[in-house]
Amino acid sequence: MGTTVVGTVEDCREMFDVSAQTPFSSTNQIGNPVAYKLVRVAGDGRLVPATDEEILEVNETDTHACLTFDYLPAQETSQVINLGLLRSDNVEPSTDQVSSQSDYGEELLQKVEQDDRLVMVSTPPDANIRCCNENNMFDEDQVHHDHEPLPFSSDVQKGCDSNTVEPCSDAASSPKETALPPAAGKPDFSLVRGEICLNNLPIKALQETFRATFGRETTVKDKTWLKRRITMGLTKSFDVPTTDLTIKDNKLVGSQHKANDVGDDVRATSLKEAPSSSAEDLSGEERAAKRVRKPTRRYIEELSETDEKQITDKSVLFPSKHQRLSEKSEVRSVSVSSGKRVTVTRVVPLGGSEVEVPYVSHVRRSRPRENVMALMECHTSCLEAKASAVENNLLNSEVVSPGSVVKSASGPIQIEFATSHNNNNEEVHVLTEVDQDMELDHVDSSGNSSDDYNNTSAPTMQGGGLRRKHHRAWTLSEVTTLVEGVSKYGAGKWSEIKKLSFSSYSHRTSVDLKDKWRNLLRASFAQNPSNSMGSFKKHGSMHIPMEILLQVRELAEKQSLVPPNHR
DNA sequence: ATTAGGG
DNA sequence: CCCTAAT
Repeated sequence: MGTTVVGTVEDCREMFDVSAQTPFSSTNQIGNPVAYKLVRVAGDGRLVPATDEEILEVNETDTHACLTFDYLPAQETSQVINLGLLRSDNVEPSTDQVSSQSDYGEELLQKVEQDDRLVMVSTPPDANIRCCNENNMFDEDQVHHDHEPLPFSSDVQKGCDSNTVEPCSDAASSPKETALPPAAGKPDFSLVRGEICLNNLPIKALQETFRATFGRETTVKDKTWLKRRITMGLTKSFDVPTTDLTIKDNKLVGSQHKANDVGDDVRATSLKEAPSSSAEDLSGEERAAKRVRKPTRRYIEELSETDEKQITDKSVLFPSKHQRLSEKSEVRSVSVSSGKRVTVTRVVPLGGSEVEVPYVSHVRRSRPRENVMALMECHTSCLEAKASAVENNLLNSEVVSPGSVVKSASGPIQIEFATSHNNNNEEVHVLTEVDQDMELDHVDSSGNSSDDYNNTSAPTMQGGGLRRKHHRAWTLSEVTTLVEGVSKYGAGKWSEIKKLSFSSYSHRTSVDLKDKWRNLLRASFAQNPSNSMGSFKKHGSMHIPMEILLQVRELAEKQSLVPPNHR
């Protein structure tokens, strides 16, 4: 079933080359951890995120990295290709690289639809991926800068300078439009130079500036935050006032605060304030800030799922690789410091919400979601994260003490392929911020042909119980499908129904089906649903058409009366 | 691995 | 929706 490949690579480029031809045969020697992103290339040439089966595993050993591809060819075939290869430098985990890679992957994913076959996409050797190494640290675009606009530490820069990763595979080329914003392309650093007064700029302009400053796009719409980030980036200071943001020559002007040296804990705090920010944004910079932060971080459930942790012992590797990794946990990047002190940092797709867990092994409940696209899920998680700014704040303050059991490891997060329909804020980056409701409606209306991925995150996790990781409203099409399924296979045959009728709905487990059916049943037998309910029931959930309810009732009666006695 | 139920 | 017990 699954093909597992374990290999080590010598160099990024080499890796690419190798993967291009013999993806799985790579058994080179390398001391660098590499992260692969699995995708499959659909028949139409588009890329689809790897499914659970198509798992990517990054394994590390003391001296070298082992890549483990564990995927199941599923129904079709396949070759798996790596979308992005991340290599981390000795010292610092290059977040930059990571994020860009991620972005790239995301984009590709965005354009994808359904699966066809797995293919391993290799990145052209000369792709802009900088495989860390002293010399080519800067790109032409960036070279002319006297000063580093980036808050990154120099070694980080050296270590990995990632920019745009252009897909070379045909698959990559196919996408109708480059949903990818020109972000990665060539940032207009001109903006960075000279004096900048951020105070009265519109959000859009701020985002532009952000891009110019950090070389990548941001989805954050919060003015204050943007200003702050930009300022921090330009001044290399983390102690930035929220007002008076005028920057000249990378110095903060007119503010009471002087640009302090890279603070320590301050940064963490400020960064976390990102509004509905995407972890993504944080990720880059946060990591850039390079620092061994304390276990302080916002813990998002998604994260917990995608467990990542910091290990300070070379001998310590990835304990339970298979499980977690197989799940949604996408290892976007793994970095290992070569020297004595080995720090493994996993960058979670969450976009930068890089979380370091002292040591909490999340016992992931094994809930097999046979769905597709683990990547997408990540994406979604991002969305969710954004969706709840408040939540984030809360989370920020929350500290997970080692040993404490985080009871959140559960639901996988799903994502919806959102075709960015908005040039404004919506981007196709890792942290695409999308109006979920809109998105949903959109998708739903389009029909059930494609998955309706609704995902709504409204966990109220202050009360103490962070429940309900995600709640996706059932769409009408799903309901009808369910009813159909029940009529065909009978209530209780959920796995069957799941398999046969819900193949297109990647989420919705058999349990979900069962639950939904139960609810439908209740609804169908409730008297006069429309009347009594309407008055005080939150109109949150859709009103199920009477017709369907009647159908449900019929089926229920029919089935209850005729147990499979004779057969 | 699936189901049924409770929460 | 999540979790668990029982199959």
